[in-house]
Amino acid sequence: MSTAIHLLCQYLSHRDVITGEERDILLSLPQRTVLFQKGAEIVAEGSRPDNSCFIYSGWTARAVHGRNGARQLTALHVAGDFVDLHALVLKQMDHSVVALSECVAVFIPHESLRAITEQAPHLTRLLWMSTTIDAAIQRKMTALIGRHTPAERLAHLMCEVYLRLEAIGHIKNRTFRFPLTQSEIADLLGLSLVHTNRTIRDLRATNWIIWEQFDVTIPDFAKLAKFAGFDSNYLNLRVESR
Amino acid sequence: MSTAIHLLCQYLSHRDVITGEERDILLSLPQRTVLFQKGAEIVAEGSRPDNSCFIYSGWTARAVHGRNGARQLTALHVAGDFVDLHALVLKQMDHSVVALSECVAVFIPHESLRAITEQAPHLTRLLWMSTTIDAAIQRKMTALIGRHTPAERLAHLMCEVYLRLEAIGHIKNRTFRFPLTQSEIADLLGLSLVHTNRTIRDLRATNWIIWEQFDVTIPDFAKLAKFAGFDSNYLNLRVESR
DNA sequence: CGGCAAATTGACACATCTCAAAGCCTGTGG
DNA sequence: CCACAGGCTTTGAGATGTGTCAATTTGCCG
Repeated sequence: MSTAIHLLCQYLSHRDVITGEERDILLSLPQRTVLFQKGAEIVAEGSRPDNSCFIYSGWTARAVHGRNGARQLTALHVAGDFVDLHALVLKQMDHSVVALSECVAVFIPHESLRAITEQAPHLTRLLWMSTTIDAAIQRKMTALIGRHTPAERLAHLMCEVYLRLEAIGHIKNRTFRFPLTQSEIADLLGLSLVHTNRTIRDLRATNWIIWEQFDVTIPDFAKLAKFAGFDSNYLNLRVESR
Repeated sequence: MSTAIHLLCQYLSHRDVITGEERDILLSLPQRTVLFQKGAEIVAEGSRPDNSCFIYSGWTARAVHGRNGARQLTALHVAGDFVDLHALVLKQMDHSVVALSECVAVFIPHESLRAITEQAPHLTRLLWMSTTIDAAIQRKMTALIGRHTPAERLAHLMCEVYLRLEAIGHIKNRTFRFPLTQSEIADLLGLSLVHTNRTIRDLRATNWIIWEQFDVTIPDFAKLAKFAGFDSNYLNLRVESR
């Protein structure tokens, strides 16, 4: 019944062929499933985890806190993302992971992951890849916040989320559920709450995007992507030999 | 005479113990050394490298270009940094790497690096670590640009550069050479050239930092670090079992 | 129905960008 | 040795973007 692990397999399968043997290794991984309430801290900044977790359901983000109480969400994660896999080699967390909605996380002991690095080189490279894809997304985030207008940042984010959700089958009828508050979106885009609100209003007015409550529809992805300057390359949603 | 590889060993040795055997593996790696002029493109966006390179000397940065001609430098790299190691598992470059000064890069075939992943698990984890440290620095960059004042960004950058250079013995008498133009610093910090100039002027006025031409002195690191909110944790400059 | 969090709007202050010009270094050629 | 060109730095002034503060509205849940 480890359907949880299947999500991980799905993530990897979108990027490379995984063998039956590799699938078996993943399926036999010891796992501990934990439910978190919205707002809960899944992994604490400064901690030294001996597990890494991937998201089974719900929304999470990496959070860094400034001195003035401001916080920056440096990355957004959805089901199937191996959120703090880097802790396997980094040891200490330099940021926290928080639940933006009720969510289920699956914890895998580092011991078992290290065993994979000892015995399954190709699978190791795929796990490595998963952390470098996160890094690529992070790079994009840096460039967005540094050199793009608020509207472009937001539009770009929505394009990215759309494709990432599509990969896990969470898009129905060009529509997805996006349960973040505007305050959280502000922390993600490096904007103030008020300006985020106005940016959303403006983006709505363009009709590139329909956004009612927590349901977002992108009627014409190409149009929104063009406006946002979005190129999906960096998501590495392509099967390659890695 | 592969002193180049010793730089790489040094980078890793700052983070974990590497065995003689591992050192031998690294020393026996085939390598191609290339000299680049200031401004040259070392790795092109969109390319599919079959080599990855680390910097032997000089300064490089990852660059992303916007439509309007604006560019964002998403990361800065110094001697010993394995700049595009992630291409081993990511295949296609989502950004370019450019030379900010004359510099020497050492290219290692992916074939050989993949062999390491097949035969040397611990070394593999260390290479993996190198990419995740880059990611940690990238996260910090995102938070800086998103939620910190220009002066804090600049001060933080100088603290980071100081420690990274110290690790490779490039700090003499609390002083280091920092040959970036203000225009490049602007692209790195997500600021305009003019505002960067004023920010540098303000930071100079504090005397936390002495900056003449391309020589920077930090007389009291703790003071500057306090101002910048700098915590070196994320650089992972600590020997651990990984 | 009341209470609370989130969304929305207005007004204003201030940070940052853009445009434009001047000054300063460095290397080069006469 | 000087003059000049070109890139980089510095400064000013004004336009614009974005943040802050404060109040109102909306929607949800008990």
